Amino acid sequence: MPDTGLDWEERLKEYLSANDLRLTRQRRLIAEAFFESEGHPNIDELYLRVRRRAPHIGQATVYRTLRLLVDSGLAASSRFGGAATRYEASDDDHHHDHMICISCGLITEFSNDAIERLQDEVARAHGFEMRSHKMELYGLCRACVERGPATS
Amino acid sequence: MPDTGLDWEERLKEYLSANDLRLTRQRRLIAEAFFESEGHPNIDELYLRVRRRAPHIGQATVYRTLRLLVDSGLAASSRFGGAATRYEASDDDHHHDHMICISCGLITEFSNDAIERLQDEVARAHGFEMRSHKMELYGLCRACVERGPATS
DNA sequence: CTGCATGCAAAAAATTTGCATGAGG
DNA sequence: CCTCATGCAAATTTTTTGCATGCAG
Repeated sequence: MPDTGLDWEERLKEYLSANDLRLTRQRRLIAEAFFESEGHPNIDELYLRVRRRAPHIGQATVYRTLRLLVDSGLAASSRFGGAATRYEASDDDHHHDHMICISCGLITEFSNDAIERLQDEVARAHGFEMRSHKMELYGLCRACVERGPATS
Repeated sequence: MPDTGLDWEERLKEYLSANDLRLTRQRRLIAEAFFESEGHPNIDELYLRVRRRAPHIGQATVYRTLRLLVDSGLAASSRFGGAATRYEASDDDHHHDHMICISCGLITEFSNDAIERLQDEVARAHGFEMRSHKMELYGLCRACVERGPATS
């Protein structure tokens, strides 16, 4: 795996040309901001980040571009709790799920092949053709547990 | 199990009095409509249903009451895909998850103890104190698979 | 050049909140 | 009676859309 994690640009170009779409300055900037981001940014965070470099960009363009990234398979979206949609780069070969701390908001990723297999099995048993899935564990992260039943 | 599934009223009363809240006509009506409902109603559906019996009721009251039901543990909420929040009666002794058909919207429930156990295990391994979890499989239900790759 | 993309603002959709009035306990 | 609850409408929040103009190919 010689990859440094920077081939999203290639993949994006492929998707765009395959669909008669254009690689614009703002699409590149937004994608850049997205793939540079740690964690699970939401539209607001990406918008602010992109704006620093391109003050003229519109929020709608960020929404439109993130939808495009999701459609192309380069990004995945999730909504944790009731908050705004968050995005992350999708890793085709290794799906992962999330643990969300209900106290501090920390989002931790994990993956478990045994669970994945069981999910496939359950789906198959129902004649269901699974395309994707999503699993979220809510609770207290280690730090918040140790900090004890904090006064809210 | 002699229960006919009608003790929600008791449980609701308990929760209310324990929290200095009142059992109003509209709270009873909304809870009734909710527990009568099949499947996974959203606010709009509940609002329309309650309105038939109490034309004067406000949508905000439905929102407020459903939040109350969730807080009391009598109901659980989920957001499937990007749609409006849906609610269901919570079954304390048997958690279940959902399969959502991306073609026809059918929501099927399932539960799998092995998965639940693995979830606990994963959480524990991360020092995470799990309080609740949520798992959704997206894909095509049996009927939609059989119907074949419909022309959208 | 030609059509897709952008920016801006307005529109939608979902949910929450403020406030005067109503009604449980 | 006294407070909490309700109805209504306005406010919020998140996301989408319409349209004139811009720019990639």
